[in-house]
Amino acid sequence: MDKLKDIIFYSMDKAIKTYRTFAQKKLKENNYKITIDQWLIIKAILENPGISQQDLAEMVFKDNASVTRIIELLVQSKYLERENNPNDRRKSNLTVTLEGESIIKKVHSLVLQNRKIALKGVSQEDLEITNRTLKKITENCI
Amino acid sequence: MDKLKDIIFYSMDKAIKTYRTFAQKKLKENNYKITIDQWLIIKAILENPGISQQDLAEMVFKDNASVTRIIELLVQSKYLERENNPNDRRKSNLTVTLEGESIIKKVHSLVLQNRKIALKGVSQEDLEITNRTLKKITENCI
DNA sequence: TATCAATCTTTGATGTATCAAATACATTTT
DNA sequence: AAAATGTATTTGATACATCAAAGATTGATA
Repeated sequence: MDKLKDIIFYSMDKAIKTYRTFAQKKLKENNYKITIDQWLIIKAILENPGISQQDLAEMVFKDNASVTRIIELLVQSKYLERENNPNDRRKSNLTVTLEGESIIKKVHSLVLQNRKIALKGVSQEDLEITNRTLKKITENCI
Repeated sequence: MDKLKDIIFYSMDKAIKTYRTFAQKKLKENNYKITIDQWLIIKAILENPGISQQDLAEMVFKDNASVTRIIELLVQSKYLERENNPNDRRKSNLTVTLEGESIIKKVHSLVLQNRKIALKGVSQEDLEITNRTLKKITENCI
Protein backbone atom coordinates (compact mmCIF):
# COMPACT_ATOMS: atom_id res chain seq x y z
CA MET A 1 0.00 0.00 0.00
CA ASP A 2 2.74 2.40 0.96
CA LYS A 3 5.22 0.91 -1.48
CA LEU A 4 7.59 3.36 -3.08
CA LYS A 5 6.67 2.24 -6.56
CA ASP A 6 3.10 3.41 -6.24
CA ILE A 7 3.88 6.87 -5.08
CA ILE A 8 3.54 9.56 -7.68
CA PHE A 9 6.40 11.62 -6.33
CA TYR A 10 8.64 8.65 -6.69
CA SER A 11 7.59 8.28 -10.34
CA MET A 12 8.15 11.96 -10.92
CA ASP A 13 11.58 11.92 -9.42
CA LYS A 14 12.53 8.83 -11.34
CA ALA A 15 11.23 10.16 -14.66
CA ILE A 16 12.92 13.51 -14.40
CA LYS A 17 16.20 11.97 -13.33
CA THR A 18 16.15 9.36 -16.04
CA TYR A 19 15.39 12.00 -18.62
CA ARG A 20 18.14 14.29 -17.38
CA THR A 21 20.71 11.53 -17.43
CA PHE A 22 19.56 10.56 -20.90
CA ALA A 23 19.70 14.11 -22.20
CA GLN A 24 23.02 14.86 -20.58
CA LYS A 25 24.52 11.75 -22.10
CA LYS A 26 23.38 12.84 -25.54
CA LEU A 27 25.03 16.19 -25.02
CA LYS A 28 28.23 14.49 -24.08
CA GLU A 29 28.12 12.07 -26.98
CA ASN A 30 27.97 15.04 -29.31
CA ASN A 31 30.82 16.74 -27.50
CA TYR A 32 28.76 19.71 -26.38
CA LYS A 33 30.48 21.22 -23.39
CA ILE A 34 27.44 22.36 -21.52
CA THR A 35 25.10 21.04 -18.86
CA ILE A 36 21.34 20.98 -19.08
CA ASP A 37 20.95 23.61 -16.41
CA GLN A 38 23.43 25.88 -18.12
CA TRP A 39 21.57 25.40 -21.39
CA LEU A 40 18.31 26.33 -19.69
CA ILE A 41 19.77 29.52 -18.26
CA ILE A 42 21.14 30.72 -21.58
CA LYS A 43 17.88 29.86 -23.29
CA ALA A 44 15.92 31.87 -20.76
CA ILE A 45 18.19 34.87 -21.22
CA LEU A 46 17.81 34.69 -24.98
CA GLU A 47 14.05 34.57 -24.65
CA ASN A 48 14.06 37.48 -22.19
CA PRO A 49 16.84 39.90 -22.97
CA GLY A 50 17.79 42.15 -20.08
CA ILE A 51 16.27 39.85 -17.48
CA SER A 52 17.59 40.15 -13.94
CA GLN A 53 19.10 37.20 -12.13
CA GLN A 54 16.22 37.18 -9.73
CA ASP A 55 13.59 36.95 -12.44
CA LEU A 56 15.77 34.41 -14.14
CA ALA A 57 15.84 32.33 -11.00
CA GLU A 58 12.08 32.43 -10.77
CA MET A 59 11.67 31.56 -14.41
CA VAL A 60 13.79 28.44 -14.16
CA PHE A 61 12.70 27.87 -10.54
CA LYS A 62 16.15 27.83 -9.16
CA ASP A 63 17.53 29.48 -6.07
CA ASN A 64 19.19 32.87 -6.58
CA ALA A 65 22.39 31.41 -5.24
CA SER A 66 22.29 28.60 -7.77
CA VAL A 67 21.79 31.06 -10.58
CA THR A 68 24.75 33.11 -9.41
CA ARG A 69 26.98 30.08 -9.56
CA ILE A 70 25.72 28.74 -12.85
CA ILE A 71 26.26 32.17 -14.38
CA GLU A 72 29.79 32.24 -13.02
CA LEU A 73 30.53 29.04 -14.86
CA LEU A 74 28.86 30.30 -18.01
CA VAL A 75 30.98 33.44 -17.95
CA GLN A 76 34.07 31.30 -17.49
CA SER A 77 33.00 29.19 -20.45
CA LYS A 78 32.59 32.36 -22.52
CA TYR A 79 28.93 31.68 -23.20
CA LEU A 80 27.84 34.74 -21.23
CA GLU A 81 29.14 38.18 -20.48
CA ARG A 82 28.16 40.18 -17.48
CA GLU A 83 28.50 43.88 -16.89
CA ASN A 84 27.27 46.18 -14.20
CA ASN A 85 23.87 47.61 -14.89
CA PRO A 86 24.41 51.37 -14.93
CA ASN A 87 20.82 52.11 -13.92
CA ASP A 88 20.85 49.87 -10.90
CA ARG A 89 24.26 48.84 -9.78
CA ARG A 90 22.99 45.98 -7.69
CA LYS A 91 22.04 44.23 -10.89
CA SER A 92 24.20 42.92 -13.65
CA ASN A 93 23.57 42.95 -17.38
CA LEU A 94 23.77 39.50 -18.83
CA THR A 95 24.38 39.05 -22.52
CA VAL A 96 24.79 35.86 -24.44
CA THR A 97 27.98 35.75 -26.51
CA LEU A 98 28.11 34.58 -30.11
CA GLU A 99 29.59 31.38 -28.86
CA GLY A 100 26.69 31.07 -26.46
CA GLU A 101 24.11 31.61 -29.18
CA SER A 102 25.93 29.19 -31.35
CA ILE A 103 25.86 26.32 -28.91
CA ILE A 104 22.20 26.88 -28.13
CA LYS A 105 21.39 26.64 -31.82
CA LYS A 106 23.48 23.55 -32.26
CA VAL A 107 21.96 21.86 -29.26
CA HIS A 108 18.42 22.77 -30.20
CA SER A 109 17.73 19.95 -32.63
CA LEU A 110 19.24 17.50 -30.19
CA VAL A 111 16.86 18.68 -27.51
CA LEU A 112 13.85 18.30 -29.78
CA GLN A 113 15.02 14.83 -30.67
CA ASN A 114 15.43 13.89 -27.01
CA ARG A 115 11.94 15.05 -26.19
CA LYS A 116 10.54 13.10 -29.06
CA ILE A 117 12.23 9.92 -27.92
CA ALA A 118 11.19 10.48 -24.33
CA LEU A 119 7.55 10.99 -25.28
CA LYS A 120 7.22 8.19 -27.77
CA GLY A 121 3.96 6.35 -27.33
CA VAL A 122 2.41 9.00 -25.13
CA SER A 123 -0.84 10.37 -26.50
CA GLN A 124 -1.45 14.07 -26.76
CA GLU A 125 -4.34 13.75 -24.36
CA ASP A 126 -2.36 11.92 -21.70
CA LEU A 127 0.38 14.47 -22.09
CA GLU A 128 -2.02 17.30 -21.44
CA ILE A 129 -3.54 15.59 -18.44
CA THR A 130 -0.08 14.95 -17.05
CA ASN A 131 0.96 18.52 -17.60
CA ARG A 132 -2.19 19.79 -15.94
CA THR A 133 -1.74 17.47 -13.00
CA LEU A 134 1.86 18.52 -12.49
CA LYS A 135 0.87 22.16 -12.54
CA LYS A 136 -1.86 21.46 -10.05
CA ILE A 137 0.60 19.79 -7.71
CA THR A 138 2.92 22.74 -8.04
CA GLU A 139 0.14 25.16 -7.11
CA ASN A 140 -0.87 23.06 -4.15
CA CYS A 141 2.62 23.16 -2.71
CA ILE A 142 3.37 26.83 -3.11
CA MET B 1 5.23 26.83 -29.09
CA ASP B 2 8.65 26.28 -27.68
CA LYS B 3 7.88 28.22 -24.53
CA LEU B 4 9.22 26.75 -21.35
CA LYS B 5 5.79 26.71 -19.76
CA ASP B 6 4.46 24.23 -22.26
CA ILE B 7 7.24 21.76 -21.94
CA ILE B 8 6.39 18.77 -19.86
CA PHE B 9 9.89 18.34 -18.53
CA TYR B 10 9.76 21.84 -17.22
CA SER B 11 6.49 21.11 -15.44
CA MET B 12 7.95 17.94 -14.00
CA ASP B 13 11.02 19.67 -12.73
CA LYS B 14 9.00 22.45 -11.24
CA ALA B 15 6.48 20.16 -9.58
CA ILE B 16 9.06 17.91 -8.01
CA LYS B 17 11.11 20.83 -6.77
CA THR B 18 8.15 22.65 -5.35
CA TYR B 19 7.00 19.53 -3.60
CA ARG B 20 10.43 18.83 -2.18
CA THR B 21 10.81 22.32 -0.85
CA PHE B 22 7.34 22.13 0.62
CA ALA B 23 7.96 18.78 2.26
CA GLN B 24 11.38 19.73 3.54
CA LYS B 25 9.98 22.87 5.09
CA LYS B 26 7.35 20.81 6.92
CA LEU B 27 10.07 18.56 8.28
CA LYS B 28 11.96 21.56 9.52
CA GLU B 29 8.89 23.18 11.06
CA ASN B 30 8.41 20.05 13.12
CA ASN B 31 12.05 19.98 14.11
CA TYR B 32 12.79 16.69 12.45
CA LYS B 33 16.50 16.54 11.80
CA ILE B 34 16.43 14.61 8.58
CA THR B 35 16.32 15.30 4.88
CA ILE B 36 13.91 13.80 2.40
CA ASP B 37 16.61 11.77 0.72
CA GLN B 38 17.81 10.44 4.03
CA TRP B 39 14.26 9.52 4.94
CA LEU B 40 13.89 7.70 1.65
CA ILE B 41 17.04 5.67 2.23
CA ILE B 42 16.04 4.56 5.71
CA LYS B 43 12.56 3.72 4.48
CA ALA B 44 14.00 1.57 1.71
CA ILE B 45 16.25 -0.28 4.13
CA LEU B 46 13.35 -0.94 6.45
CA GLU B 47 11.30 -2.30 3.59
CA ASN B 48 14.17 -4.45 2.39
CA PRO B 49 16.28 -5.66 5.30
CA GLY B 50 19.78 -6.75 4.34
CA ILE B 51 19.75 -4.86 1.07
CA SER B 52 23.10 -3.96 -0.46
CA GLN B 53 24.04 -0.38 -1.19
CA GLN B 54 23.98 -1.10 -4.87
CA ASP B 55 20.45 -2.44 -4.83
CA LEU B 56 19.52 0.41 -2.55
CA ALA B 57 20.86 2.87 -5.08
CA GLU B 58 18.82 1.29 -7.82
CA MET B 59 15.72 1.27 -5.71
CA VAL B 60 15.86 4.95 -4.94
CA PHE B 61 17.47 5.70 -8.34
CA LYS B 62 20.49 7.37 -6.92
CA ASP B 63 24.11 6.99 -7.82
CA ASN B 64 26.14 4.53 -5.76
CA ALA B 65 28.38 7.38 -4.73
CA SER B 66 25.43 9.40 -3.51
CA VAL B 67 24.19 6.49 -1.47
CA THR B 68 27.60 6.06 0.11
CA ARG B 69 27.61 9.65 1.23
CA ILE B 70 24.02 9.74 2.43
CA ILE B 71 24.67 6.63 4.47
CA GLU B 72 27.75 8.23 5.99
CA LEU B 73 25.60 11.09 7.22
CA LEU B 74 22.95 8.71 8.49
CA VAL B 75 25.53 6.78 10.48
CA GLN B 76 26.80 10.03 11.91
CA SER B 77 23.26 10.96 12.87
CA LYS B 78 22.89 7.57 14.59
CA TYR B 79 19.95 6.58 12.41
CA LEU B 80 21.92 3.76 10.82
CA GLU B 81 24.61 1.32 11.79
CA ARG B 82 26.94 -0.35 9.38
CA GLU B 83 29.05 -3.42 9.88
CA ASN B 84 31.13 -5.52 7.56
CA ASN B 85 29.18 -8.27 5.92
CA PRO B 86 31.02 -11.43 6.98
CA ASN B 87 29.88 -13.37 3.92
CA ASP B 88 31.08 -10.80 1.43
CA ARG B 89 33.48 -8.31 2.83
CA ARG B 90 33.01 -5.89 -0.01
CA LYS B 91 29.51 -5.27 1.24
CA SER B 92 28.34 -3.73 4.46
CA ASN B 93 25.40 -4.66 6.61
CA LEU B 94 23.11 -1.74 7.14
CA THR B 95 20.74 -1.75 10.06
CA VAL B 96 18.35 0.93 11.15
CA THR B 97 18.78 1.95 14.78
CA LEU B 98 15.90 2.39 17.18
CA GLU B 99 16.31 6.09 16.78
CA GLY B 100 16.11 5.63 13.02
CA GLU B 101 12.93 3.60 13.25
CA SER B 102 11.53 6.12 15.61
CA ILE B 103 11.99 9.10 13.36
CA ILE B 104 10.57 7.28 10.37
CA LYS B 105 7.45 6.50 12.35
CA LYS B 106 7.14 10.03 13.59
CA VAL B 107 7.59 11.49 10.14
CA HIS B 108 5.18 9.07 8.55
CA SER B 109 1.96 10.93 9.26
CA LEU B 110 3.54 14.14 8.14
CA VAL B 111 4.44 12.56 4.83
CA LEU B 112 0.91 11.32 4.29
CA GLN B 113 -0.40 14.75 5.10
CA ASN B 114 1.99 16.38 2.65
CA ARG B 115 0.93 14.07 -0.12
CA LYS B 116 -2.68 14.76 0.56
CA ILE B 117 -2.17 18.49 0.36
CA ALA B 118 -0.09 18.19 -2.78
CA LEU B 119 -2.70 16.08 -4.54
CA LYS B 120 -5.76 18.01 -3.51
CA GLY B 121 -8.14 18.42 -6.40
CA VAL B 122 -6.47 15.80 -8.55
CA SER B 123 -8.82 13.02 -9.58
CA GLN B 124 -7.84 9.41 -9.16
CA GLU B 125 -8.05 8.93 -12.90
CA ASP B 126 -5.78 11.84 -13.71
CA LEU B 127 -3.37 10.60 -11.11
CA GLU B 128 -3.22 7.21 -12.71
CA ILE B 129 -2.74 8.65 -16.17
CA THR B 130 0.02 10.86 -14.87
CA ASN B 131 1.72 8.00 -13.14
CA ARG B 132 1.50 5.87 -16.26
CA THR B 133 2.86 8.66 -18.41
CA LEU B 134 5.78 9.25 -16.10
CA LYS B 135 6.64 5.58 -16.11
CA LYS B 136 6.44 5.53 -19.87
CA ILE B 137 8.84 8.45 -20.10
CA THR B 138 11.20 6.67 -17.75
CA GLU B 139 11.18 3.56 -19.90
CA ASN B 140 11.76 5.55 -23.05
CA CYS B 141 14.88 7.13 -21.62
CA ILE B 142 16.56 4.07 -20.20
C1' DT C 1 47.18 -21.57 -7.14
C1' DA C 2 48.39 -17.49 -9.50
C1' DT C 3 45.98 -14.62 -12.58
C1' DC C 4 42.19 -12.46 -14.61
C1' DA C 5 37.73 -10.73 -14.64
C1' DA C 6 33.74 -9.26 -12.27
C1' DT C 7 31.48 -7.03 -8.30
C1' DC C 8 30.79 -3.70 -4.37
C1' DT C 9 32.06 0.38 -2.45
C1' DT C 10 34.74 4.55 -1.91
C1' DT C 11 37.13 8.78 -3.41
C1' DG C 12 37.99 12.86 -6.19
C1' DA C 13 36.39 16.33 -9.12
C1' DT C 14 32.86 19.17 -10.68
C1' DG C 15 28.09 20.93 -10.81
C1' DT C 16 23.77 22.02 -8.61
C1' DA C 17 20.22 22.95 -4.42
C1' DT C 18 18.99 25.31 -0.33
C1' DC C 19 19.14 28.19 3.59
C1' DA C 20 20.93 31.86 6.16
C1' DA C 21 23.80 35.63 6.60
C1' DA C 22 26.41 39.21 4.53
C1' DT C 23 27.07 43.00 0.90
C1' DA C 24 25.94 46.48 -1.75
C1' DC C 25 22.98 49.52 -3.56
C1' DA C 26 18.29 51.90 -3.93
C1' DT C 27 14.17 53.99 -2.15
C1' DT C 28 11.34 55.84 1.40
C1' DT C 29 10.66 58.09 5.63
C1' DT C 30 11.57 61.36 9.05
C1' DA D 1 20.49 64.55 4.33
C1' DA D 2 20.54 60.74 7.81
C1' DA D 3 18.15 56.71 9.11
C1' DA D 4 15.28 53.00 8.22
C1' DT D 5 13.53 49.83 4.99
C1' DG D 6 13.59 47.22 0.85
C1' DT D 7 15.84 44.85 -3.15
C1' DA D 8 19.58 42.28 -5.91
C1' DT D 9 23.28 39.57 -5.58
C1' DT D 10 27.01 37.03 -3.33
C1' DT D 11 29.14 33.98 0.07
C1' DG D 12 29.45 30.18 3.35
C1' DA D 13 27.88 25.90 4.88
C1' DT D 14 25.88 21.64 4.02
C1' DA D 15 23.60 18.11 1.14
C1' DC D 16 23.04 15.69 -3.11
C1' DA D 17 24.17 14.21 -8.33
C1' DT D 18 27.21 12.32 -11.68
C1' DC D 19 31.18 10.53 -13.80
C1' DA D 20 35.51 8.42 -13.74
C1' DA D 21 39.01 6.18 -11.42
C1' DA D 22 40.74 3.66 -7.57
C1' DG D 23 40.34 0.07 -3.74
C1' DA D 24 39.04 -4.04 -1.92
C1' DT D 25 37.26 -8.44 -2.32
C1' DT D 26 35.33 -12.35 -4.64
C1' DG D 27 34.67 -15.87 -8.24
C1' DA D 28 36.18 -18.02 -12.45
C1' DT D 29 39.92 -19.54 -15.42
C1' DA D 30 44.12 -21.08 -16.99
